Amino acid sequence: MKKNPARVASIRLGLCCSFSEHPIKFRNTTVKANSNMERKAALAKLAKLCAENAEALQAALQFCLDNRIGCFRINSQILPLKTHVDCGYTMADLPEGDEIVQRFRACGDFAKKHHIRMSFHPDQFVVLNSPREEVVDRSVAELEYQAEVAEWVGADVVNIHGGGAYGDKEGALEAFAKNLSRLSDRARSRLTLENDDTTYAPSDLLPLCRTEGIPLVYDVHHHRCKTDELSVEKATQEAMGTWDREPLFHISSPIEGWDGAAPKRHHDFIDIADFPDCWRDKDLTIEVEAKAKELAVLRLRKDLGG
DNA sequence: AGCGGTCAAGTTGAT
DNA sequence: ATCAACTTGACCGCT
Repeated sequence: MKKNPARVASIRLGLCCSFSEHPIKFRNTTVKANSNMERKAALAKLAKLCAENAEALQAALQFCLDNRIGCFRINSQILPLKTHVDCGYTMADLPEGDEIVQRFRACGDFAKKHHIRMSFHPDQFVVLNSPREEVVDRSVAELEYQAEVAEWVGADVVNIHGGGAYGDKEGALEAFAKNLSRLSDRARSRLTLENDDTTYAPSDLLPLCRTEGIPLVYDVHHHRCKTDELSVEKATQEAMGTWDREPLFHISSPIEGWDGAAPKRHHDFIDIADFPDCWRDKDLTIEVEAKAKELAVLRLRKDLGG
């Protein structure tokens, strides 16, 4: 079998959202600035930002290809303010919106050709189990937006956390399961769940993942912050069992070491000692959550022997 | 043209 | 009761 050049052994490393030194930048704007403009001018500006972000994504994928990085996480503001209640828009609202979509589809073609995986990670405001209806509404809208772009570019993962506990974890997870029915197939089929560092450990999520057929994105750093009865090895095995495709996990290292003041916070680089030995011989995508971004990915690959 | 304060959204836990 | 943490750095409005 021909070996995929974007891999070291069986591990595919992933870069998250942005660059430390390499001069690729994604654009964004603010509600305040957008609200101060006439709607037409606001949409023209947003279209420009979206188009530039499509170009930046193409450049990011080229960087990944050139540097044998097998996965890229797309930031949530790739289409700035897309779901905002006042500033939001559809692609049809944007001047030359169709061409912007075509640029993203071209990114997808490139990624497919070169076997580069892509993912999304909607941020903390997406809470599918909130008792507040309007929060769930906005969360669904955000998931649908990111899933739409995911479809254009061929990304197979839109990853979120369990959400709040609200003093009743089991009830909160039931609410999560119930609200899954509000998602389109496009969003539902890409949805994954990740253990977090305060509320939901892997063992909290695994039953839901199995029942609902949601892959578990196992974050070993979060697991070390929010432990359960599972070992890293066991959690790895159980998480792998929830995937019907190549599993995707997260790695990071604590900013000042595990005995430091803030072990939850991320270091610039990955300490190879934090990389589980049991991951080394498996077919996995590992997203590298480290502040030094592409430098951290490249150093980790070197440290792994690539 | 350069500077500094500001930035959509939710929840938790530290102070 | 407030605030940092969640990728922080880019952006904008003011001078």
